[in-house]
Amino acid sequence: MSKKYKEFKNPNYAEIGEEILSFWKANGIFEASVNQREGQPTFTFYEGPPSANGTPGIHHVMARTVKDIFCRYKTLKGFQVKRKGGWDTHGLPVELQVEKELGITKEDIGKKITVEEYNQKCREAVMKFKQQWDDLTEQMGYWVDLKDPYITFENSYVETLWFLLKELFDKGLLYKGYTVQPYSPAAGTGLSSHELNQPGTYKMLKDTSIIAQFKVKHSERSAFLFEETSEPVYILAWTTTPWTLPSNCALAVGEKIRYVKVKSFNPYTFEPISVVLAKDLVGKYFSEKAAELPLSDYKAGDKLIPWKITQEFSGKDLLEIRYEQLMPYVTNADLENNAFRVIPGDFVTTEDGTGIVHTASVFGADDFRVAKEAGVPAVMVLDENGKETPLVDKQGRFVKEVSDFALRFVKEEYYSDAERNDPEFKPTDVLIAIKLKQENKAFKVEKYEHSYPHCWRTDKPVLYYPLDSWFIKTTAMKDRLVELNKSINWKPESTGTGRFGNWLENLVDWNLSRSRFWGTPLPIWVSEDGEQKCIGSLMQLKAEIEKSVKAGIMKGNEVDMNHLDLHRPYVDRIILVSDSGKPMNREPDLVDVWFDSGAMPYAQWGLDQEKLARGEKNPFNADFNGAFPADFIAEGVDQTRGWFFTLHALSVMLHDKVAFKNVIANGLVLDKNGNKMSKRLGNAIDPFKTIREFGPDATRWYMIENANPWDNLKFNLDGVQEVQRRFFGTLLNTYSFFALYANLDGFEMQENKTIAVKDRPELDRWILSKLQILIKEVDESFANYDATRAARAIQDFVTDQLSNWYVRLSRKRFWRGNMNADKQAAYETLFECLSVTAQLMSPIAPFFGEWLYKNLHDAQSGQSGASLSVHLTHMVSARSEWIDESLNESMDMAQRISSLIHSLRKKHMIKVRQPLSRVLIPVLNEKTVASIKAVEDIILAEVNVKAIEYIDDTSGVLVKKIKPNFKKLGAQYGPRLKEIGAAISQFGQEDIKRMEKDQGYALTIGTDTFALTLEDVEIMSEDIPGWLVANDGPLTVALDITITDALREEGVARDLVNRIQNLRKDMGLEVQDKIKVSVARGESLIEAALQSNREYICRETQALQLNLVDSLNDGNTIEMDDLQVVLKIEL
RNA sequence: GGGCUUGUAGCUCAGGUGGUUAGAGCGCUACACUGAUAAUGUAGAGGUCCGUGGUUCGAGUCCACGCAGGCCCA
Repeated sequence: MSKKYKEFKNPNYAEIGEEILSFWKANGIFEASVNQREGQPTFTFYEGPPSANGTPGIHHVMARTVKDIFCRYKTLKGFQVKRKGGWDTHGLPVELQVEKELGITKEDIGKKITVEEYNQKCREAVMKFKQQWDDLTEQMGYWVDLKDPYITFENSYVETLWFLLKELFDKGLLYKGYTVQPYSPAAGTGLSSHELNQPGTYKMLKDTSIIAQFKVKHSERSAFLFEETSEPVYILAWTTTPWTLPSNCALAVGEKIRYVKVKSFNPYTFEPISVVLAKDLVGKYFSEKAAELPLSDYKAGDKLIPWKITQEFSGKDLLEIRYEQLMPYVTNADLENNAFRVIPGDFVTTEDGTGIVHTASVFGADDFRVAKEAGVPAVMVLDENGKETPLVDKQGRFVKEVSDFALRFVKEEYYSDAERNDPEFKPTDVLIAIKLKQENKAFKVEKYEHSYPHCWRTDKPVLYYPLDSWFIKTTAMKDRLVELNKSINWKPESTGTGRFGNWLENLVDWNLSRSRFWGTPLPIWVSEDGEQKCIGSLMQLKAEIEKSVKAGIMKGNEVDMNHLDLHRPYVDRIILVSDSGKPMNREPDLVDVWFDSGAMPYAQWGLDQEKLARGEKNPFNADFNGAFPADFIAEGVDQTRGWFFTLHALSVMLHDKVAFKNVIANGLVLDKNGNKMSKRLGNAIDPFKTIREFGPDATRWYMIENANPWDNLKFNLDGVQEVQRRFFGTLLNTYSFFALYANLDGFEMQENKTIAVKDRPELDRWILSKLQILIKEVDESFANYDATRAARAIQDFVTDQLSNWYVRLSRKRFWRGNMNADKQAAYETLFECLSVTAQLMSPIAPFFGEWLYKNLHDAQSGQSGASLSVHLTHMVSARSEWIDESLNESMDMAQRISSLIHSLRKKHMIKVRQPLSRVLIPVLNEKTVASIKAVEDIILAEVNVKAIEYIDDTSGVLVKKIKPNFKKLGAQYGPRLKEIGAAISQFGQEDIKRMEKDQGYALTIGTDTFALTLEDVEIMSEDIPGWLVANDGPLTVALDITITDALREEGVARDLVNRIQNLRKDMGLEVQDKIKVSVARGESLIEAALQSNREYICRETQALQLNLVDSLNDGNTIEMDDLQVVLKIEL
């Protein structure tokens, strides 16, 4: 005896989730899904480590669903898919959180709290929400190994990072340079962008602004500016930081901006000049009133200075023009050769200034970038150690080489209030302005008020200043990075070619330095005169410490050699000895946290000390082999320049390989209105609540089905609900239907004793054919990392084909009579469909898929060969021999014809229960007839009609329609198509007939004749005169709505059946209960209907007796349209 | 300002290589069905396919320029 299929009255999806979860746990299904594939080909997945110092949000469910789907799919396909989890633990967010908790600022570190204590706090804080993350992982069904995760702060992880850094160092890919960063001379420290974004740092400041005149040198390039010009030509550039003018090294112009040369006079020296500036800005500096004044009338000191535009050109024409250094305090051969020229600047606008930007590469971030791109050297001097330094020192004063202003602070705010209040005091900017005016180098000087960043510590203005930084020379490997990226399969493709590809093309070196406390320390020690040592392992560090102790530099008790923590402050206490015997201190910076995560393919395994000692090339623990590179990774698109880049960069630089072969960059999860979710705005969706309410499957399914993962998702709980109702509800109903009747009939699926598919009815063969097509499509979609297409295909199959067509039309087969071949075929077919659906959906909806699979297979006795879990199965492959294209076409036709007939019934207000005698279907070829005949029974049953009659051409009653085949005609006749199309549309029935008879038509338009063939047009039947017809493309259907007495009686009988069934249901009878029906005499039509359809009524209602009686006292009165009847049902 | 991306019905989305009546689901309205019933069927209303130009016999689809939203960067 078979076991029962579980039946459910009100299933709760969240409970299904919990039930399956405990099943997985109890049986170790996840572990088994990995272990059972031991020895099979591996599929490598890298988990991008989340940071557990914040709570997980709904977007994490999205990202992790994507990851989970493909790991589960590949497992189904027979691969072994290990998924090592990980935690990202270093970085600024952790520091900020700790500072907030302790109520301290960075300033306090080392004062109120030691670095040691601070870092200890960070270590604790970073795992603060680990439990929530673990809960989410479990509840959403994300399978990842959290028992043995990699943790980026662990010594073995950091040690591996050091090893990799040393590799880069040894390859010459790690170097010290500088970047231009916000710097506070008053505080003597650089400021992070985070610090700069603190409220209140930007304040209005009144600065002296100068438009300086840069004198153009004569050359071939500049010759055009001197045609018909004898006076000197100057380029005008504006600055609000005059103190940077001695450091000017280039002028930047917009290549597309229009510029003009204006002939006029200097307002301070009154000398005749010609100046170059953006055309749009001429009005700003030259008075409209003076435009008409003749230049020759000008006298020194005139208020109105005449001017005249003498030339116009684009920025491109100005490029490479050289000019005389404006304030030549410092120069050298390199500068003379490569600086003081016009370069392109993408940031140049004509909003203010002159449309030409003064560039001092060491004092501006944009300046630094464009100067570097154009190969312009910086204006620097050598300090006492022979090191290059800028013209402003770290205190914010000019160096002695800037003789006129030596040791003057560049910003007046750096002077004390007392000094500034001295009536004789003049800010440096003003002194510079005076000097330039005198030298005929200033065109305009004025006060300018603008927003300027201030140091939050000292409240003094910041400078943009070159600060030491360590870099990875990614530019050296740019070509390989670009080249190897082309072999990565990006989803979506555009992120790979566009966002990522373009970024690689415009790569700059990777700035590795971070001035922080909690992170991976830079393992580089430097002596005062620049000797460097990079440490690549704990082993090496210990050896170096011993050396240092021996040399008497370290005492040996500074650090605990047995438990050497590689974080600050411990590593800072280590002072090594250089080859020449000098003490070396560690470079104080930490490395960018992105290095941590980008190195996870190696660092997650840690170093194998023996391999390391032997000097092996990849001395990582053994698991590294076979787990590099990754087959698949997935993260948010915001990781493009983050994790995706660091993974790629390190892999290419260290191994000349890609780090991952396939990648999905998913989009953002927004709220339902398309706004970013944020806790502050209160529009964030709680993932736990969502899962509790709708279950994990509906949540996952919705996210995948609704839009491609790489598009932004407008997350709407109504949508989740819809998915739950429409898809899961329908699937559940279908299963419930199956379980109900299978249990009644004691059906058991016996895989080896099934009815051959070829012997099953059309409907079964059709749905199985559809199922095979579904398998193919789903498999292909998953293989192409397109889960959305897979989900939509499964959903369409379940709701449209399986439920709304197959089950609906098959219902009678299940509920009538005893077990027979047809019934068994129906059960077997539906079982197969449900079972396969369970498997196909399981990567996306792992709980429900499991639940469905188990419900189906748990009822099988013993030897079924079914797995304990759907996640341990191998994915079915499509059986092409079950695919029947012509049957698919037939059924498609059946669905369309049925729909047309329903529509006609509706128009004539004839309900489906009323049988009709026939439909007419015009057919123009035999193939269509055969196609419809194959599914004739299905159509007739569905629409309650007795017969289909096929009207072919020979009847002569068909009215036809002709349509030009635009595609074919367009290709052939091009411009004449319009006329030809119009002419064809004018064809009458005679023309169509003639064309069919002659297999063509000679169409004459004007004097031209076109030989049309039958392929140039589409001919279809449109109407049968005298009938009411409905059309759907080439299909036409006419319905005979004559209702004979017999049909009327049958209709009444059906109504009666329906009412009796309702009564049965109201009485709470079971499906299989037999009844006795008594009907009171009354309407003659009902009596007649009863007599002529007695057998039918009994069969349908499970009635053993059906009696007409004279009167019923305790019967039920029933209305059927305009008829009334009294009847009674007894057991 | 730059790179990428999105824009089709009230909402969420489909619409290979251009082909003349632009589709689906939800929602809305009406009707039907009632042993899958917190289902289901049929019909209806609802579109300047973001705009403007261009290529073409023909553009939702291709090109250019804009507009609006999003992400990343500066």
